[in-house]
Amino acid sequence: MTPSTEAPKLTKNQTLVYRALKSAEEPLSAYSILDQLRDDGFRAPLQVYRALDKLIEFGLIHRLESINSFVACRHPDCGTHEMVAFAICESCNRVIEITDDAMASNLASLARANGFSVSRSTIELRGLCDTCRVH
Amino acid sequence: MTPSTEAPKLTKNQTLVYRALKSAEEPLSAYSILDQLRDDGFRAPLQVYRALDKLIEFGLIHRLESINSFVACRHPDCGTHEMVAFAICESCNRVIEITDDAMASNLASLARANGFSVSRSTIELRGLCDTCRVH
DNA sequence: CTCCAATATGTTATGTTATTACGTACGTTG
DNA sequence: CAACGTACGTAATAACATAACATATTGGAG
Repeated sequence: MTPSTEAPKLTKNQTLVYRALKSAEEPLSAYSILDQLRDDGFRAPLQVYRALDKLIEFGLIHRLESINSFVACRHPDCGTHEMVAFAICESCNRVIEITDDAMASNLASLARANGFSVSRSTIELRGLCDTCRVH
Repeated sequence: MTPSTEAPKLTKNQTLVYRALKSAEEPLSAYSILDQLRDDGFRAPLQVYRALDKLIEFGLIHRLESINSFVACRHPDCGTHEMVAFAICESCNRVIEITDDAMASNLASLARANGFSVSRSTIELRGLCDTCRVH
């Protein structure tokens, strides 16, 4: 669960999936990754999902639950933060990663005050990035 | 998008779906609602999804994106808040709705500072409710 | 180096969630 | 009643995800 601090050596499939995500401008679904990797020998969804699981475990990518898609982490130290929020632009689909430790502890406190102990949080914001808002 | 302030009159299907959600202790998936309503004449997913869409529009239920499920709103005035966070217990699956306007504006400001204008937010916390934590 | 165990991979099938497309019924309003 | 909007019924299919099982590869322990 906790991302490893070591730089793990990626396997072939993991490398291919990671590369696809890193070079994408937008989050990709598992099946669109699969389509991209047909020429590299990928045939079945499981090949993608297994690689995705490992990459998440390594902290190299994130899953965006609200859109069933995945992004490469652009925020190399995010493993050191408790909370990551994702701002997903509804126009260009680009994702901004936001971390703020104070916000994280506020949210955890708020939950505590409501009788809940947080172990993991999903925060996904929809709206417009400044670039798209101007246009 | 914005929940209506009027109390809308629900249709037959909407009533059945809403009743199922209100009487459930846990969030329900669309397909488990479908199964529950077979005896009431439901035959196809679309009957459920259409009712769910309307109920969400009316502000009577919420969708939990991280678990592809739906809950009746237990927090009647949540339409007046900008942000609702859901705390989902990983043991009993019950959901606590949390609203906090200060937190909402902090989160919006944080996003603004990161070049993003929020229109809608998904905040779903996983962990344990106090009841389950004690046991 | 060899054997073992752990991990990674390949493949088929299936399960789960959600939407498209098309047609019918029904209530409201002019 | 005619025209319109909304709801409903049904079949098909798309999109997302996992189970189950077999084979291959890798990396120590002895």
